[in-house]
Amino acid sequence: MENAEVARVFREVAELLEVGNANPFRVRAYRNAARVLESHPRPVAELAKEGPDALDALPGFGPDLAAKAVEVVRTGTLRMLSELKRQVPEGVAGLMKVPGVGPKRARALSTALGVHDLAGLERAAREGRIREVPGFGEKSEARILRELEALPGGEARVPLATAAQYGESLLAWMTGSGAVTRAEIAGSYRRLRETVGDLDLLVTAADHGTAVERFVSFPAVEEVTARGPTRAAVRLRSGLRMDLRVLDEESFGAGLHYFTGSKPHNIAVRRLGQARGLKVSEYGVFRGRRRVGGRTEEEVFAAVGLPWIPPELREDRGEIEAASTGRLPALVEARDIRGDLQTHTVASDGRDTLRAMAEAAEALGYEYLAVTDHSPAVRVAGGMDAAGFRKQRRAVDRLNGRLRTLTVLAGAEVDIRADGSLDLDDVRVRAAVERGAKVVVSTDAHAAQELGFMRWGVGQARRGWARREDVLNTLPLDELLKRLHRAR
DNA sequence: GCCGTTTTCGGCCCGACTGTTTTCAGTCG
Repeated sequence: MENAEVARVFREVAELLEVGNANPFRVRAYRNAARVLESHPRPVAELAKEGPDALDALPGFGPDLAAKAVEVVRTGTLRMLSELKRQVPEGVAGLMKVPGVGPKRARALSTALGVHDLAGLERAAREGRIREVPGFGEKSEARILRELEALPGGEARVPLATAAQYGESLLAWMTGSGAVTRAEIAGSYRRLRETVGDLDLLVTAADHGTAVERFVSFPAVEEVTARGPTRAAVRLRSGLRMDLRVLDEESFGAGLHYFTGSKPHNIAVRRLGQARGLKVSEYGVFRGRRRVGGRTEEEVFAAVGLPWIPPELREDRGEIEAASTGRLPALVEARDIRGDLQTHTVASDGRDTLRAMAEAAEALGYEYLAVTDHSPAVRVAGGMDAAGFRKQRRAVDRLNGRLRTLTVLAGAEVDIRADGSLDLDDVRVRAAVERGAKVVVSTDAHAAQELGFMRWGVGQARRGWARREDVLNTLPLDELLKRLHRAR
C-alpha cells in the first residue's frame, strides 16, 4: 500500500463529501491529508505499524484521519467511502470536471435534470434544458457546452524545460521593448516544478496599457482570451496558456509571493498572518487598512515572522516550520556544480566527439566530466562492447594529458532493466537526502549544448531540499575521487 | 475534521469574476 493509494482514497472521499454538501472544512481536511501523505518521505504502511500516534503526529491528522489511514492500509479500502458511494448519485462528482461547475452546481444539475455523466450533461445543454434549472441561465448553458467541447483536448502540463523556452523569450520580448520596468514569471515555473500548467507573468510598468499591449502581441500568441487594464490572458499556438498581471511597485513582492504559490503554502502563510492580526493578500500585508509590507517578498515573509523561503520549497511540506525555527537548508546552487557525471559521445548515441564534449565542459568551468556511453544492451543507442570501452579509455587518457583544467572520467551507462524503462514512480530526492544518501546531478547530455540542462537537475535537487553537501558533484575532484573510492 | 501565546468550541486564507440576482452564491486561482 503506497502513500499515493491512501491519498487517492482520501481525495475520493473529499470529492464525494463535497458534492454531498458536507462542511467545506471537513472536505479540506481530507484533501490536506491526501497532500501530506503524497509528499511524506516515509511509507504510510510503516507509520501504521508503529501505531496510531505516528500517523496522528502528521500535520492535519487527528485521531479520526489516523484511524482511517490505518484502515486503508490494512483493508485496502474504507468503509466510509463505500457508504458515501451509496449515498451520492453515481457520476455526479464527475460533472465537476467541467470548469465552472463546482459541487453545488453539479448537485443542482444532477437533481434537476437527472444527468449523471458528461454525455448526459451535453445532451441536456443542447436541448436547452440547463437554462431552466434555478440559478442557471443561457450564458451558463452556453459556457457548459463550450467547456465540454474543450475538455478532451484539455491543456496538459508541459515539461519545465519546454515552458522555459517560451518563458525566456517572453521575458526578453517584454523587457527588451522598454514597455515594462520589471518582469518575472511566477507560478510553478518559478518553483521549478517538473511540469508547468501555464505561465504567470508579473510586471511593473510606467504605463499599464502599453505593457498589456506588448504582452498580447507576443509573436507566438494564437488567441487573446482576456484583456483588461491590468491583466490579460492568451493562448499560444502550442496550447500553452499565459497570464499577465501588471502590479504597482509597492505590491510587487506580495504579488510575486502570491502568484508563485503554491496554494497550500500561501494558505499557511496567511494563517500565520492572521494569528498576528495581519491580512496577507496579493496586494500586500495589512494591519487594518494600513500597509505594513509587500514591496518585496522579504517584507511579506518578515511580516509573518519568517526569513525568505526559496520558491522551490514553497509546497507546504514543512518549509514554514523549518523557516520559523531557523532550520531552512542552504540549498545547492547551480554554481556549486563542478562537473557532469553522465554524458554521451558519438561513441554511442551522442552527437559530439569526446574532445568537443571535454572542451565545452572546460568552457563551463567544470573540473571534471564523466563520459558514460551506453553498454551493448542498448543496441538502438549504438551501445559499445568491452573493446570499445577500452579504446575510449585510452582516448580519455590521451585527452587528459592535453586538457588544462578539466579531468575526464571514463564511465558507462548500464541499463538496469532489459526494456530500459524506469520501475520507480517518483524524482524521491528528499527521502534520499533525509536518510543521508548522496545524490549526483547530471544531464545525460548527448550534445555539447545539452550540458546546459544542469540547471533543471539542480532545480529538482533543490525541490528535494538538497544542500550542497548532499550533492556529490559539488565536491572538488580529489574529494570526489576519495568518496568514490570509499564507496567502492 | 482539525486545532488552540486570545479559544477544548467556534473558528478555519483572500480576492476577483461571472451570472444570476436585486444583494449575493458559486467558482476559481
